[in-house]
Amino acid sequence: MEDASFLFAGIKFDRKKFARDFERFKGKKENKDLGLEVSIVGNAKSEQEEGDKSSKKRKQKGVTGGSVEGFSVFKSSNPTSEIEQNDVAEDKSSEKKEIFRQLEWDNILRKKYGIHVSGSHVPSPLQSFDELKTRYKCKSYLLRNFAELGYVEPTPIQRQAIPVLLSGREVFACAPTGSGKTLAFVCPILMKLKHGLKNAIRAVVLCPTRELAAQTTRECKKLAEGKKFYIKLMTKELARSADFSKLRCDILVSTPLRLEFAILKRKLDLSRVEFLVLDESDKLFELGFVEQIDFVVKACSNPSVVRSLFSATLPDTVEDLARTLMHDAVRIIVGRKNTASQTIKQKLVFAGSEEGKLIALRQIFAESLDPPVLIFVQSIERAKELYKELALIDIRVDVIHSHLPEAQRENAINDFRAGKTWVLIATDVAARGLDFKGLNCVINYDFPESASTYIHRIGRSGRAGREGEAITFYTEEDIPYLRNIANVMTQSGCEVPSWIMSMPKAKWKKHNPKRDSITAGPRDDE
DNA sequence: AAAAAAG
Repeated sequence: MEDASFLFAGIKFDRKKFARDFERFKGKKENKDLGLEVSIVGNAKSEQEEGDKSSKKRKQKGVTGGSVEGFSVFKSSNPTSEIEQNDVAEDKSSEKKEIFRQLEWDNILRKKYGIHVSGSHVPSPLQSFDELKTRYKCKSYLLRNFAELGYVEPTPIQRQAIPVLLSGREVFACAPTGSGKTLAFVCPILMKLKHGLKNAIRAVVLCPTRELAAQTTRECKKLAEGKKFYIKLMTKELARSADFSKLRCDILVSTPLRLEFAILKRKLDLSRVEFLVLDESDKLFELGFVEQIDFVVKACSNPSVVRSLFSATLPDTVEDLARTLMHDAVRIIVGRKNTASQTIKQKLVFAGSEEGKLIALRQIFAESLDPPVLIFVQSIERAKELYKELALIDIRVDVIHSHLPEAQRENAINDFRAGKTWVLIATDVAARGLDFKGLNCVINYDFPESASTYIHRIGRSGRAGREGEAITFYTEEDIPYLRNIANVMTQSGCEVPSWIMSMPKAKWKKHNPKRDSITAGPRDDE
């Protein structure tokens, strides 16, 4: 058990903030302290129970060996990681009391930040970054880097995920777009890897697109500034021609296929990997990716590897899958599952037809162009088409999709970030993870295929607590699918016309219609 | 039934 002084210091320190939380504990009229005590005890208990239940469930599944196709490896079990906290049951009643108080305090913090956890013995959330030093002996360079990069207070996902990963537990986490998930998994990696100690790759981060992998690498390097960590992005050249037996690399960031290629053809050895992160994990579990992921997971054969899944959307299917695969994992949900960032103003615009979309777009540009603006379309063809169309106007516009050469993709992103491009047209290649500072507006020119696509697309704006705006065009054929998006909107506090909400619930289906050409006039048929 | 990921 760590110093109890932190515990009490914390409680004293936050008395004022308490008052706000206190209001949330409804129906407590009497003596404040007493009321607080009672309600929290109840809370702590229920959370414990939930943890026990889910661990039982896990065990049962493990026994029956619920096989999931394509996931042979995940089933190989980890040795149980030692529990750092809450489990030092020495028979002194005063220590028991302290532990109990700690549990209460943990739950107060979680409630305050909208953190929901399940799993047994979940480590306490952080109160501040400084606590990394007092509680986990974090080196000062890291805290210095945090400060220099402007990270003052940990975000909810960082508060909970960092201690859990530091304690060696596996994690699957769901937290809103732009809420600092990258730092949440990079920080514990940097803290746990003793730099230069071993000549082997000891952390692998997988991302669904190259641009995201590049961004994550950059972020990682910034956070490691001043320490001799070898952080590498799996580039085309590296995958093709590196001598991996000699390459110095502590942390490797890659897209799945390139990594698979390097393992197969270049004898890349991942047997000493200690941390494996699947960023945008629900995307990585999609058909086509999942086989590659399975291959990489197998290659990380160290039995004590700590796997973690991060995303802003966590469909039940993926969650079920994850539950069967991960061992003694802690599930962390920030806010409500599968919701959009609260800071984005979301609007729906009826555009009627393809022609109507173009008119609506021109109107937005003429009336209130507030660059930079990111525009999503459904397909590569349509991206090209819309690019041609907008290139005619006097606006700095560019386009990105996967059929462009890598360098051109990179440039498109860089120019957009640098403000050289005002309007970027994109396929869903740019829908996930990318952090465009100061992006004001996302326009869904084509209706998103699913609620999760919608959440990720609009999540390119409104990051790190800033405001954002999202406009979604829809046509007649999109109407049956409107409700999926409208639900997301209402859940994040945006107003939706009541006729949409009273529409019948559409059955879950991906919406990917054949659309008329962007420049098509009104339809002749019908 | 599109996009992404090796070339």
